[in-house]
Amino acid sequence: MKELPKTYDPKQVESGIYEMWEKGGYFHTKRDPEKKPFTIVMPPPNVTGQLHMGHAMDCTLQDILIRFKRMQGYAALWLPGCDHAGIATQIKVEEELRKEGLTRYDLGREKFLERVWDWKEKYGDRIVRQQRTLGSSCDWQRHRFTMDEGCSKAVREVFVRLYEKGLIYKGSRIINWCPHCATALSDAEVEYSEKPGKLWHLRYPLKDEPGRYLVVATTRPETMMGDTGVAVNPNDERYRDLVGKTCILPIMNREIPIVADDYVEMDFGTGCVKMTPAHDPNDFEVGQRHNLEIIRVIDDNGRINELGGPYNGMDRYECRKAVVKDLEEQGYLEKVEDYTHNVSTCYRCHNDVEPLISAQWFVKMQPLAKEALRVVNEGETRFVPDRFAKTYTNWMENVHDWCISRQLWWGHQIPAWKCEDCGEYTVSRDDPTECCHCGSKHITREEDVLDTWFSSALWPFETLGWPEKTEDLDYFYPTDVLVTGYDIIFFWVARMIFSGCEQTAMTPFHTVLIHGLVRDDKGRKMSKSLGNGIDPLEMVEQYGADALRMNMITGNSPGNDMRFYVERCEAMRNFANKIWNASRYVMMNLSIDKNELPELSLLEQEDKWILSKLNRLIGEVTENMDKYELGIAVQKIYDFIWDDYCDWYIELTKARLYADDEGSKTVAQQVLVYVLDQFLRLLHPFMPFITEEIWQAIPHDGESLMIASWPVPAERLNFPAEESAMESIMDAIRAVRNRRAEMNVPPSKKSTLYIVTDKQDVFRQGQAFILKLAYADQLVVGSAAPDGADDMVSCVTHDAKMFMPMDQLVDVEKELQRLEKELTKNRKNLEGVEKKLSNPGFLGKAPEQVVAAEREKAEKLSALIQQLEESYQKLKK
RNA sequence: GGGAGCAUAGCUCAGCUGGGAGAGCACUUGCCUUACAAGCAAGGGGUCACAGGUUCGAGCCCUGUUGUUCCCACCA
Repeated sequence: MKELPKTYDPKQVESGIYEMWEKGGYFHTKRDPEKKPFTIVMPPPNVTGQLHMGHAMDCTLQDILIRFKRMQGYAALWLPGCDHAGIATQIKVEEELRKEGLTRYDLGREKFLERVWDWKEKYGDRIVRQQRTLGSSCDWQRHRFTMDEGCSKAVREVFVRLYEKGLIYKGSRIINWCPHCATALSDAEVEYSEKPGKLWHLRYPLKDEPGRYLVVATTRPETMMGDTGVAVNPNDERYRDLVGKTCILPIMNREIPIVADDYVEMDFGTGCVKMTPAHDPNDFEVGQRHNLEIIRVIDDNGRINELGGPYNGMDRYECRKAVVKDLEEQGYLEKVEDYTHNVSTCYRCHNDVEPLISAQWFVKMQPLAKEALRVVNEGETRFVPDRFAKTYTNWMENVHDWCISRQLWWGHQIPAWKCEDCGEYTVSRDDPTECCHCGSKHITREEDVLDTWFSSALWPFETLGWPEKTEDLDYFYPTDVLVTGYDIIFFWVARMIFSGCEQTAMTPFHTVLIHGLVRDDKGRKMSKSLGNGIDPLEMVEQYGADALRMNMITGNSPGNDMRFYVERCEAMRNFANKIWNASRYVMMNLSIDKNELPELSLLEQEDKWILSKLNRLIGEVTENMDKYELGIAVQKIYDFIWDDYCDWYIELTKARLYADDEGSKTVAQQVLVYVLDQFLRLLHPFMPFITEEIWQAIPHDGESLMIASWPVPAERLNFPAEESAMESIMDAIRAVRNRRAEMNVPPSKKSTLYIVTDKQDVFRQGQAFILKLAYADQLVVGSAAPDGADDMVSCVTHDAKMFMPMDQLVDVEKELQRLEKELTKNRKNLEGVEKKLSNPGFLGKAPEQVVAAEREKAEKLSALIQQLEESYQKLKK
């Protein structure tokens, strides 16, 4: 017998177990025509990133599903990968360069990209190593990177297809520009935050009426040099006579028209709005309607350009001060109000976004959104929990065209060549040498790269070989479940769905499992700036990967945020330890070398009880796993192991294992091992390491628990009668313990226990453990109260009444009150149920099963009431 | 402005189709009982936010109110 330590040490076993799995080749998923495929593609973490709690959550959920399906006999593929993460990575490398006193322009594009690839090589493996420590059972052989050859090919194919369909175009639009990152951003990449600001009221003099002026209100005076009009509401009496006239833009002394447009709210500010079409999306639209000139005064770095007159070269914030000062000095500033407004910021660097007009590439969303909405509305793709479908459709219905060009170097360069002669673009699958419109050889490729999400959007199929018709694609696609946080539904999930629909004519996954964010113990987002992040690896180091995984799913439900409590890791480590010790007990007492159940006729009552409970557990766990209710599933396993198996069954077997009856002893051992084996299987997806470690140590068939079969309930192991009989005994034992505690009887003090019941057989069978667990030294089971019952302490359960001779008498009043309360409650219940059962409407409408259930309920209730009544009457005497 | 979530024990949260108010942690008491003190046994503690409604019966369903968090839109 192997000597096992008293406490479980995850560090001792985890890495060895992972190595064993890897050597066994269990991570690699082969296409098997005999098996059904089950596929999950991993949301690719950023290549520069480190594992954080969000990843730990992602990983845990996916690994649980994959391990579950693998054990169920599916060809379960979990395909891992990394994202090149355009801006994020480029910024990191640029930061590194800055330390050397260089910028990316000093190196030039080619050299710079070499540096980024070096970076990728250096840090790309880090997150993979971290995922391994969590126990992720990914198919590492299929690991992909969003800029590897295959993905690049897929990106190019999609770009060309969309371009040829007219769904990609280049146009001058107001876009979100980050002056710090010096690139355009998509709408989804902009964050808004309330910031205190000012509302400046400026006087714009009228051209033809000297001395008269309009007052416009603005939060951004520094854009005034780009003003090309003033707008008022057409219904505004105050300004009706001014529409069509001209006013003078102060400082610039430019004449600008006054126009009427519904966009202007009469109640806000002064009712006059300055129009800056080059620097505000709404102004741009108004400008389009009224043919206003577009004058761009802020450049790509957030500085005022030469069209900004005296402010040329100033930073935009510096310019604001200068403009306000000048206006004030020249008498154009009417007043300044405090004003809190939403400021748009870059989701990467959090600097203020500058809306400006710029030529960018866009994807036309309307035609794509239609199918993407249909598949969700018709349930081809289902969100879990389903409320996120609403979030999704709401966004998709109002989606704007997607700005896909980024002024970066790191990413997929846009495959479009501009002709210097005719100005048209050539877009093709192979690099062109001449313009496809005029044949000119003077063509140059677009500098810009694609939004990082453009390649992520193709992830579910590009990773399986698309656009080639590969066998993998044929077998594993469409994938099954996508697991991710709700924070990237728009960024990613939505784009994968419309891309999948458009390119492969099917939705890329049938289920989207959404989880919440992991917050700190005060409910704040974990972030670097707050310094409140908890490193998952530290938790693994301290409590083990199994404990961390358990922490991610217990006590929280799909889609809801969770707070991270170190204490819960501790509790889960304790649970691991509990299992460890339970198996130690089993192994220490083991004299069999095979895991097989004995003849059912040899089973004793408690054996049947635990097997029957296990049977039900298997059904319930499987059912909840199928519904993605992992938290509920694992809670049931936890309760079964700790409460039923450890606290009761193991205790009950002690009497047999230490007694001389070899037959009964062997049966107990067999059942102990069998149940242990079965719940290790159920628990394996959640706690893969410890379950494998123990499983290897008990008699087993097969190489690894990882590829062992998932349990299924066995009809022959249902013992409802024995189960309920056992519950009666447990009830009785609890009641006795309870009463003894109430009376402060020490465990050392034992006594004769009289049980009065009509289920005498049950209690006679359970004698041994009633004696032990109820601290009795003698047991008398009968149908009538014992002599001298009046002087004994009694307690009542559903099936029995017990008497214990004790020094003190029970508090009869209290007991009667309790019984009375119980009786009225149950009587009321019964009344209700009976009324329902006598209602013809209910009988006519309700399905048969429901009616049957109600009948059963009524029977149970009346039986219970009868028992209570008897106890009550007896006690009253 | 539009939408969604949450409100249950001291703390963090489960509670799936309406009938028992629960878990972990914390707390109290007693136990080193031959797997486990990271444990065992027992215990205290809740008007299930508030107000109505449906029902024999509501934490759960409906309506409204309050508080709170988040997402979307972005009126200068």
